[in-house]
Amino acid sequence: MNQDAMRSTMRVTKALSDPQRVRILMMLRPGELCVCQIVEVLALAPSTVSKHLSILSGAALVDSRKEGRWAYYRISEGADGAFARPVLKWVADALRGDAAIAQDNKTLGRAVACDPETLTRRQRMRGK
Amino acid sequence: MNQDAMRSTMRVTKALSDPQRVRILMMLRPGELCVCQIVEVLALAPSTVSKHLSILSGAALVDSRKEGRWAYYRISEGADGAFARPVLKWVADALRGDAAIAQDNKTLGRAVACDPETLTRRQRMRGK
DNA sequence: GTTACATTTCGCCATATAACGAATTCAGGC
DNA sequence: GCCTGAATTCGTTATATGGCGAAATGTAAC
Repeated sequence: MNQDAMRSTMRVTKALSDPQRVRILMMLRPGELCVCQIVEVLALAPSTVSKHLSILSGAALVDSRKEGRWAYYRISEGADGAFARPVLKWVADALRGDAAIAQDNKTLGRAVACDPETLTRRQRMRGK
Repeated sequence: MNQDAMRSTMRVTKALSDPQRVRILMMLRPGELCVCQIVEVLALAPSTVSKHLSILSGAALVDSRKEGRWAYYRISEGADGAFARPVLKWVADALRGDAAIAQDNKTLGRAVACDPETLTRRQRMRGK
């Protein structure tokens, strides 16, 4: 008998039960993103975005790597992501053509047009 | 642009983000159940179970019919249930072999062995 | 109509969760 | 070593959610 099937399943469904986290996952579908780019699109405090990412990570929905001061997140690949992949695909299908997601993609397009260096500089300018 | 794709998607993921509601869905897979039978397995107050069922219903995950004093719930079929069916299948697969779900099935077996009439009588006895 | 009773709705309480800002961590440039 | 700065962790606050019991609803039996 599998003792923690329920636990790992609920970690995934709880992770998917927040719209901001779903927006993050949809943003990551084309490829990895720097935290500052996600912050730019969601327009939330970095600490809040970081928390969301740690929840997604705890559900094995995303994976991350550090490069200097920057942290990059991506959809979990291979065996790690295998468990949740079907439900992630379902979410993506369900949100195809969604207006809010389309808007996020546009905002994201502008955010990735420059490197993290200049993006974070602009964010600092605005904040102060 | 689909205006409420996000809304209906989130209704489903939020509905699936509670373990009691997931247990209910797993119980309903073989066929419809009376509310009192679900109450018996979950061991929660009827009002609580009713609330969970209304959330599942709002997400179009379940459908219901009334027969006399009794209400029967079942997994949504046909077009109603089509939207969420893939994710429901994912949950069922993920929980295959789960110990808690297996226990629920055993309890459910005893609960459906008698008709709702005698089951609710027993519940009244215990409660008072 | 009146009673009995399965279910639902309502009001309330305890806990969980999402948000923020402040403090901390850690890598790179001086 | 000492800043600078991206990200995370921590502490706090507001709201959302799950639970219960009491009251309301609606149906069957009398």
